[in-house]
Amino acid sequence: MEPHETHADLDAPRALPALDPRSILIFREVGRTGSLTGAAQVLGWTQPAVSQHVRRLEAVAGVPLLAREGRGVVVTDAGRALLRHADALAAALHDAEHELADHAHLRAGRVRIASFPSASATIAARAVSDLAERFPGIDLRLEQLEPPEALRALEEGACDIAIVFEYDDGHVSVPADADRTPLGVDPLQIVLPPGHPLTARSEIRLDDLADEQWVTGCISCRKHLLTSTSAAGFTPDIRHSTDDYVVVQALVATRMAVAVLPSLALRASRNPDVTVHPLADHAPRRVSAITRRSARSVPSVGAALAAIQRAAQALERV
Amino acid sequence: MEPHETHADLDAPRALPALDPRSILIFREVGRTGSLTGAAQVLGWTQPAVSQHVRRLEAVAGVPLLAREGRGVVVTDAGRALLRHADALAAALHDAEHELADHAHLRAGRVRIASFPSASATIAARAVSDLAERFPGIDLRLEQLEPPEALRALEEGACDIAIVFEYDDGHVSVPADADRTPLGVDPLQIVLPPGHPLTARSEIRLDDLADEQWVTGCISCRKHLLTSTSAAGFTPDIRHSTDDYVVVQALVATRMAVAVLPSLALRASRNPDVTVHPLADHAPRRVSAITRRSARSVPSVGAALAAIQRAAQALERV
DNA sequence: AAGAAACCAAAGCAGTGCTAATGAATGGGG
DNA sequence: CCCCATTCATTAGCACTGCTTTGGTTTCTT
Repeated sequence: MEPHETHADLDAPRALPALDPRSILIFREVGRTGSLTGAAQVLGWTQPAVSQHVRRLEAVAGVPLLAREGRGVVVTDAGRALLRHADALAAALHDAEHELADHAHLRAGRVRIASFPSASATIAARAVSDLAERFPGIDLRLEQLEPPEALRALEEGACDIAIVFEYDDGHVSVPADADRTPLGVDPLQIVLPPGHPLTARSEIRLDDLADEQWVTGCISCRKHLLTSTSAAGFTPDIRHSTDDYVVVQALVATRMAVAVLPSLALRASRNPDVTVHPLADHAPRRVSAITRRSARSVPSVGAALAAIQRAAQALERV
Repeated sequence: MEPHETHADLDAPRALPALDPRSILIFREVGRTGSLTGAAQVLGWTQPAVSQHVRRLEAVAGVPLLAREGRGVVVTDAGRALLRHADALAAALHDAEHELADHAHLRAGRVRIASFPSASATIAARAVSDLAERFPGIDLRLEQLEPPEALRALEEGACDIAIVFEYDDGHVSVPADADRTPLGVDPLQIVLPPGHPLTARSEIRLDDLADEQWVTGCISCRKHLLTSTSAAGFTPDIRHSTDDYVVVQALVATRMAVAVLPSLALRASRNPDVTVHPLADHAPRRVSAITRRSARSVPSVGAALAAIQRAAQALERV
């Protein structure tokens, strides 16, 4: 039952090579120093230890690698052949060590961040530029996705960190093996056209806007607005809808509507022709970064998460 | 005392790589099969054994190589980087094993034979062609050297097998760590011109030729002739001297001299115009192959030695 | 001739590295 | 929808690898 050579037979018992790679590396030092004793000194071992390694190699290979010449040894033809491959082996090992060290010390790695729009323009943008400056070797990728899509990407392994928001009412379904890192709260603001009567008020409540025409933002913001206004006892007259917070502000600035926008969106871009007022009696949305639990120990992902936290804190302080 | 970087500092303690090559090869199987259990099956081990290897690698590298994803594992970026180097490592190891196997199974190797002229044309020529046919991969090199030079070459490591002769009187100085393989005896023959009065005799003794003119062969043959004739009670009238046995026979054929030649020389080339007669009362020279003791276990050298023995026996039988 | 240097041989022992057994978490199937 | 099969982690235990120690042989040097 000879399996086809074409598809690698995974179930075939594939023993490790008979030649112990460690012994080969030890023999390499013998070749370099020209003696067993020399190799032993270089390796910090005793001479018999090295001798045994070479003996084992020779037993497996079935060829003498060293010719014992009275005092001292000389490498045989077969030994020289082995030494050539030993160099390739040592090089591969050396390269592997360095590449892994690069990952460990943040000189290499990849972090894929998925973030909703207003966080992309604020938290993520800051974090990414911070990281790029500190660790130029890391391959940073930012993708703009609304929370549900970001979490799906996380689940599928298409991204490493998902920056999401959630209102108190609608919970985001976080994957089972994921960790949540709170990044802070994002209060909602009422956005009014310049000269709107309510701009003089010190405090504005939602039901003060029951008779206005509205423009709403993204789907979940719209859903949240409907929930909130329903609780406040009215149904908003939604005339316009867009997930682009620049467009929302433009519509308000031209007196076509009023709107509710998260602070982050206003941080990202603020139309000078609108006025902004805190929305009293209204729970803010919570912003957090979601990672797979196993990804947190990846140095580059950990560093990115820390940078995101720093960026969020810096934004909250202002 | 910081040694220059130009010549590798041999005395610096150069520890083995922290990454165990064996573990890397095991991790390679994890990458191939996609699971620890799969790799364990392939390796004929239990799953915890593989798990421990990966854990040790991760501890040394400081980076997770596998992301534990519920049931099963996924290779991380760093793990993929390691897998690339693991392939190079496995390739080097594979190549090394094959090249050593080639040496062990006589598909590769090198044998340098030094031989005196008449043996080169007979024993060595047969042995070399025999070996070349049986083991085409072996690199065979034949050099023509008189016994002292051949032994010096052996001592200097410039050849692997020295085919030499020696007379009973003059002993060849064999190196201390060398083995002698007797190849047989090479009787001396008297070479006479056609029609020479002694050709009718059934037995010819050396002193029958006391009044002849002589041509002698190589230096040690000449020395041996002088010793022998001195014992026989005369000094030969040496008119010509050459180490070329073809020339010796040509001089005899043209009736310029008589000569004594070893049988091997006559085997190598026989001038039809001379007659050959056994030299009674005269010890033959002994032919043997000398090798360094350590070289005998080298497969290619061993095979060459055996081929030389076979060739010598075949020549003796005729 | 004697000492130094290098390797080999054998014995002893500690630590590596495997197995066995068990537990936990996940995902698929009836 | 629950249960079972699958996969990995963890721990304990143990055999054997692999290094050291000691002593001996050979060879080269002074």
